[in-house]
Amino acid sequence: MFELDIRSRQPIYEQLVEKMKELIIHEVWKPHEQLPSVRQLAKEVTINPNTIQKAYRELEHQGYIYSIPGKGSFVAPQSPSVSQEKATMIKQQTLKLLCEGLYLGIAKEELLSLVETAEQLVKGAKTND
Amino acid sequence: MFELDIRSRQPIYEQLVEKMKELIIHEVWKPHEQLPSVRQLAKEVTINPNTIQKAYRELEHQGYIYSIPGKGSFVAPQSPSVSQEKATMIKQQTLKLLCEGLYLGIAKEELLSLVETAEQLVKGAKTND
DNA sequence: CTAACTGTATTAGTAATTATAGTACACATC
DNA sequence: GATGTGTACTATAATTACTAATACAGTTAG
Repeated sequence: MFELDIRSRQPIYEQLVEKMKELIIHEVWKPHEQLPSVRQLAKEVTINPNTIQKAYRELEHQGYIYSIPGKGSFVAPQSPSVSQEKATMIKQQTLKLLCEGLYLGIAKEELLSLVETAEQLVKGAKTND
Repeated sequence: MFELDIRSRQPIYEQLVEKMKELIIHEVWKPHEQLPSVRQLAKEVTINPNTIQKAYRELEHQGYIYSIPGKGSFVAPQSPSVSQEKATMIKQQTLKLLCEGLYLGIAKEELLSLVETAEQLVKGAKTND
């Protein structure tokens, strides 16, 4: 299910967080969909359940999933309150990257078109219901 | 010259890299301008010279400065060859962030305006010659 | 050449992180 | 009650990251 690089300097749990976030953002995993259990996923990728749980804990902390003891972990719907904080962070980081890109000589138009691409990627997923 | 947070979980050298990159990107430091020496800067911020050098090494690796043993370290001019690789990386990262932003509910128009803001920040610096 | 400055390399020690293992607890479902 | 779920806790080994101290080599000015 996931391709993990054990010998990467990037921790396994971080790789998991990134890949799962993408699946959620692009709505491959829909809101309220149940994720594999920590033990089941640990078996599949043959790593320790604690590592999975660390990834889930991080995803829950970032607001991308929610967990119910005894039941399982599920994709979180978008809650505007949490999103606003994150949105501010995202905008700050994006602005920084955009400045760097412009400095490196990327055309303004190219950066504008990135927004269009992103929109299609995200919206495209949503229309595939 | 720099405000560093010693007790931050973000390493000192990373803080240095970020702040210096911003100075270069916004052209507070111009191409071929000499940077403070590792020892001099180490004295100013009262940290180990090696930490400064690690930051400089990273900046050089990223193509933002160049160093000449015995002479000093200087702001690198933009070399299209190196920039192209970095541009690709920047675009990938930006696209990722944009998708995340859209998913969180940030309006497309708001993201587009970020590009304008970035342009003014970078161009604004350049016109201040 | 000497002295004082530059960047650089090596080594070492400490601290932080990471992944694993084992155990235990509480809740849900059948 | 048995099983599967998330969660918590401790412990430990291994690795990595970070900083520091020292030494080396090139440049420049006197």
